[in-house]
Amino acid sequence: MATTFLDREQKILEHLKTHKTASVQELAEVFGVSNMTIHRDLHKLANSGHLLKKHGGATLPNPGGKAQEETSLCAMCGKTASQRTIFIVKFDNGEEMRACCAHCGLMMQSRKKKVWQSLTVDYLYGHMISAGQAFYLVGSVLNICCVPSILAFGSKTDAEKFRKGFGGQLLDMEETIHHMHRMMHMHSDM
Amino acid sequence: MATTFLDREQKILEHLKTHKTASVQELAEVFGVSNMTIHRDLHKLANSGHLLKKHGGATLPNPGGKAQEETSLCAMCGKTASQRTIFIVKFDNGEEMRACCAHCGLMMQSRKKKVWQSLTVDYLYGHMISAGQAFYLVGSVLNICCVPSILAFGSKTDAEKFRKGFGGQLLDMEETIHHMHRMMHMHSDM
DNA sequence: TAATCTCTTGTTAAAGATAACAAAATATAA
DNA sequence: TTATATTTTGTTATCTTTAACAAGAGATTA
Repeated sequence: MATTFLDREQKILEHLKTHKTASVQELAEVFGVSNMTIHRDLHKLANSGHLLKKHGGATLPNPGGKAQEETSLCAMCGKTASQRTIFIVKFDNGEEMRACCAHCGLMMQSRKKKVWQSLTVDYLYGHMISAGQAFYLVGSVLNICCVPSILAFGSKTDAEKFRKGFGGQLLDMEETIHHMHRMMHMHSDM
Repeated sequence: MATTFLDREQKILEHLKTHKTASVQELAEVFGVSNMTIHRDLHKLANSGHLLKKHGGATLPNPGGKAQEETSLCAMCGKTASQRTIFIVKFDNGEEMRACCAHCGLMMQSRKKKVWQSLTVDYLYGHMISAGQAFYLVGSVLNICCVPSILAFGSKTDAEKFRKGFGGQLLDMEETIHHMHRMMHMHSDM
């Protein structure tokens, strides 16, 4: 019963698309699980913005255009995650966490085990890039978010050019994580 | 007892501004009313968007301020102006025009006479900077919007660092406008 | 003035939500 | 394989929310 959760999660959303609303009781009966399990599902789905939890059940978000809160908070340090540097980690079980920048994002990722995919933003172009294939400029003099500064680039060539001016080391993801762990052992703060 | 309600409503919001969060129980004790009355108050206030109802209490909505993405179109070339490179020109008569980047923005500005102020975005930090005091990197290899590429920086030092990697000429606003006019006379396209 | 109406508030009972703990299922390591 | 973690689910007790009804305070009207 390893993947029941993802299935049920998907099916709850599908159920909502057709029924527009669903009660906890109803969903529990449909899926043959306890109310508590449905509660937990809805809590996760509501947290990731896929639905709105109401008393007794859930609905789809933004039917009429309520002010969508697009700003997310860093799960590591708590400050608002800028769209310029956001780092998104998606886990095997469908959960998702967001960090303010690669600094917090890579820390977050290195603690958890079952990462499915992680994304971040190319600092030059603003595109989303796969975090595993990105190049990280660590310790440059451009401190835009957390310190030590870690900037992400999709192209190694561009990153090299950036480095010429702002210094720092150009590392891939694994090296960056190792580098951060070394730093943590030298000092004892985050 | 006609206006008791409005008073309490106001005071609940004030209470939230200082305390950031408040439980139903707590508010009921503070105002000397039943929990049910507080529930009804919060329901109204939540409905009108003044606060967010949580299980057991309430919080203020959008503490950080919603990052509303106001998409505007470039008055010069017509494409959508990214928040990363937007160039805003404000005229004496209170009118305002927006351009996709410094390339279009400076062109726009040099045609019009009665410019009061113009703003653009520091490419590195995303801050708004006064366009007249900014430094422009013209003709670098980083083509992010229009060509020739013109990137804006608030700090000359940072701009120099950027130039080390990506090339181009570093000019102030007037020089940049002159440079563009020379280019226009050599070729005949925009 | 009394009679009535409307609005706010309180009480109660039932349903829902949450936290804490225990059990079952699964994954990981030895 | 067995043994040990980790994850998922269920159970229980407690707190919260809601709806329905009743009581009280002003306001309105005859």
